[in-house]
Amino acid sequence: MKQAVSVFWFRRDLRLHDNTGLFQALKGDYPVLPVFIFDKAILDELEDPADARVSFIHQSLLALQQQLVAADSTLVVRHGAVKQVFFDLCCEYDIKAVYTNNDYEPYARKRDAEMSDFFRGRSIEFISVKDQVIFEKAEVVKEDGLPYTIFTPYSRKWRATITAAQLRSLESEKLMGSYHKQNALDIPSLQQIGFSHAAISFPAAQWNEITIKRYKEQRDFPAVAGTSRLSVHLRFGTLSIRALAREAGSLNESFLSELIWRDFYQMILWHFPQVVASSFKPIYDRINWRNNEKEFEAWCQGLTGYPIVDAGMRELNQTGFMHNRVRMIVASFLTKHLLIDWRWGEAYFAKKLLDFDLSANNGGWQWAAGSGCDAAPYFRVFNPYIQTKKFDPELRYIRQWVPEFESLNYPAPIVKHELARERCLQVYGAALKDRKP
DNA sequence: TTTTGAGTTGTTCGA
DNA sequence: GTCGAACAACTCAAA
Repeated sequence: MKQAVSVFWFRRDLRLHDNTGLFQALKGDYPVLPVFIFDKAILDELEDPADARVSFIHQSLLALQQQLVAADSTLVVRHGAVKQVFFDLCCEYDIKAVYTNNDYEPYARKRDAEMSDFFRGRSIEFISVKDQVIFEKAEVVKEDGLPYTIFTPYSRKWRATITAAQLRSLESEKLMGSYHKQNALDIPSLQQIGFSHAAISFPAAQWNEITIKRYKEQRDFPAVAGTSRLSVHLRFGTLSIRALAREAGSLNESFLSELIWRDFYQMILWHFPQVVASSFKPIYDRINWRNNEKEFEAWCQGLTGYPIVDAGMRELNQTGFMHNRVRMIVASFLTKHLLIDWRWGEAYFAKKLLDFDLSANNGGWQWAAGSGCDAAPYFRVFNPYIQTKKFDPELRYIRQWVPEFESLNYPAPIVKHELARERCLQVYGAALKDRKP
């Protein structure tokens, strides 16, 4: 006879501690069977067999498995199409309910809507709850109930709304006995799902208190370890956003602001999913991008002849990470100096960034291109030399990633700054003049 | 309804 | 060398 269970479906919340959906499942009426699915629909889109994100997930699953074995349970890991996997699970278990945490990306919303129908057809309860953000959807909105599109008033309202109770930690450890008892199952190897190990080391899911306290002063210097390096853990949920906001956010206002930006862009993506393909401000889709493929390739490879730009791109290519200040510089350079469509840059970051998150990546690129909500004005063209002088004055970051920058082997600038700036202002100006009333 | 103040991260120019 | 204004208007949010 099949055993009655509740499934907890892990997605981008790969932890047992302070996991809202898991906590609710454990408090429910049936033993909880933890499940993770390597979704073929997502994996098939990845080009690199050594994609570091898959390695990161795999490593996190092994850690989860260990913790679950300590609770006399296991982690069921499958590889396939989501609906097929649940179809199979229904043959193996008497599934009474499926719990999961909300995912706000367009693909996930569509998938979950389809799965909701599938579960309803089988009289399986489907419970999806908020976990990966602090405030979602319509929780922080204007007086008239409409979503904010400007960060500053949004953040004011966010801060006015937050209470300690909302950040309280859910102690799922106390519910260890509520897991479905089962002998440990094997997790498929990376090779079995068509991938190989990435030669990248991952940052720890722990922050340095001193770094957070000095965040405001040190965050802009790429040669300094002045940022938290926690983005990948927020991306895959190996760290609780509530715990981070409660403990680290209280140490530094500007660090908390960054977490509010995260909620902000997730909220924007929820309300305005068209930003995935289009400019938030439609008139910016009139820009006559040059889209020179050779120049794009030089930018990707870190061969533009601008050391700070090339350093950033090489850091990205070699580590799957780029310092935030440098992300802005390379994005400004691609869109404004080279006049290449922000979507090209966004797609490249999506391929390379270990911490890639659709909402933040799209928001950041549209900000840099000037097309986004609350974006930089288009005449704000970063000068790579001034940025270097301000934020890498001893050239330590540049030397680390572009050691040959002073040698004859280093390429000449792909375009002269002054010329590129003039060209940018002219092209943007042409696109934006004669605005419709 | 109307009005007012403001808007992540910058650069350049001229006094 | 330093400082303030201009860059370009527009739209948002709130009073």
